[in-house]
Amino acid sequence: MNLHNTLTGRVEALAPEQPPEVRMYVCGPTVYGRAHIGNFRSFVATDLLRRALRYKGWRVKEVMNVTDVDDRIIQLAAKAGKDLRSFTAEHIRSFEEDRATLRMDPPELVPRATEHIPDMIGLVQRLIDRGHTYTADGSVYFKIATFPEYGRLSRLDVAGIRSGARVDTDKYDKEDARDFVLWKAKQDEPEWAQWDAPFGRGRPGWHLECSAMSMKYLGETFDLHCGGVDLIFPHHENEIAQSTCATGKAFVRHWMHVTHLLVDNETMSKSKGNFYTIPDLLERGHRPDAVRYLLSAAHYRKPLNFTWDGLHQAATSIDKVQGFARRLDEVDRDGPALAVVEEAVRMARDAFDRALDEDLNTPEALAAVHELVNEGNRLLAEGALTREGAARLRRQLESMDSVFAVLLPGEDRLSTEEQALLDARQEARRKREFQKADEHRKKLEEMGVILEDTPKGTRWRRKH
RNA sequence: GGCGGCGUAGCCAAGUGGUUAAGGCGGAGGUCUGCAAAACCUCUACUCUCCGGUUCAAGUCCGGACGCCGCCUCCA
Repeated sequence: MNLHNTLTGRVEALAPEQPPEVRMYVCGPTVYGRAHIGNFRSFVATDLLRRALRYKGWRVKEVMNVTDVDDRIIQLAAKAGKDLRSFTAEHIRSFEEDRATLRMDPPELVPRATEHIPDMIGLVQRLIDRGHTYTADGSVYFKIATFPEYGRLSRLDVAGIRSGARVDTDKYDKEDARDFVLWKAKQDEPEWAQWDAPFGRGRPGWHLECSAMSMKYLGETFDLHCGGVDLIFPHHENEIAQSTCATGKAFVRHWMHVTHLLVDNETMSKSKGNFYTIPDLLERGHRPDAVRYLLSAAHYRKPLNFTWDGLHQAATSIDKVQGFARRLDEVDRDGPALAVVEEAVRMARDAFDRALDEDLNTPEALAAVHELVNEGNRLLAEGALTREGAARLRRQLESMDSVFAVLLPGEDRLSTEEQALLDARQEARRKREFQKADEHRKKLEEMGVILEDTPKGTRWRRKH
């Protein structure tokens, strides 16, 4: 599989060091509040990637960290009168809930920063021993001057950082504006946000956890590191610096970064009122699979603009695919599968595979899904499908769905009331009392149930 | 100011040197249907923000303009 590598700026083969295993690390959530759909664009993109890798036959070992200690968390927890653990617990739970709602596979490991303080201390110690640090006001800083490669990932002119638009804070006494803190000396913060270390009581700097936990679980050099574009600088740049300097080895072979989501063509922010969480969308009656589809329907390195219209379009697109899957199950003709079925499957699968192989081109892969659906619908309309042929198409769709996770209809049932209405309508139709039948159908529609009459009976689906 | 990205039909969105510019949504007409819905068929960008250039050939490469977005110390 070819994937864009931020390190080189090119699309290149993702070549795991120990095939067939791909060891990937994803910068996970900072658990101080509910994640928003912008966050989930990144997470869905990395989920699509891990699913695509598995589809290709790789074994994936994914580590996604949970940042459960940082300035905002400490502040908000203290304000809420809670300690770190109980404050973050609820946000971790809501993140897991949203992750499941969006049908993301859980990573193999989800380590928390606060459970890896000793690992982080160890890492700082190694950096101290190797002479990459200095201490000021009790805090330990990474000295960027000791790492000539600094700035390679972000292609930032290191000198430019000094004269940049907002290098404000010298809260701490840094020798160089680019230096970053590894270990923050204790301030007037709650006891539960402090740990003892050989170099003094305090807490880890933000970048440290990702280096410590990724190397602990994936090895000092691993295959793939993913996150939102905003993390390129300084977060990932700093991770590279501290990891490389601590081990003397290359840190990560391949870096993948997901472009930010826009909402109504603007950056999301609470003040603009375009800041949405998954529960926000569900409350407005939107389906989770439509949200996932929308987030999958643009290439991960292109800007994606989230709009209500886009969400509706996504829902309609999904209905077409899911409706096809449902109708496949109704085929009951005997006989062998047609050669055209095999041909349609082969064409769609080839296009699908090519698309995923080329930098995770999910929009093009979805186009291949729709080609399969179109051809299948054509055969369905001609009555040309046998049970065997339908099963073949269904299997292909299932295979594609192992990546997208929205192509097949979910289990659903009518309520007793809905079922009663449906039965009453059927009875009315049998008696050719069409006006009455139409009333029942209208009522059901108002309840969100759409009916489709076919020669073989009436089927129903939920409106979104 | 520095660095990076984007600009393709009414909307969403692929395509990055060479057959008729994918796919989805929407729209128009038709088939089917008690009526619908779904599905199917036909149509819906002589053209890729604009202006130059390179080339036998450019949406695709180069230069410039305009517009939008992101990053430049803790935001996915």
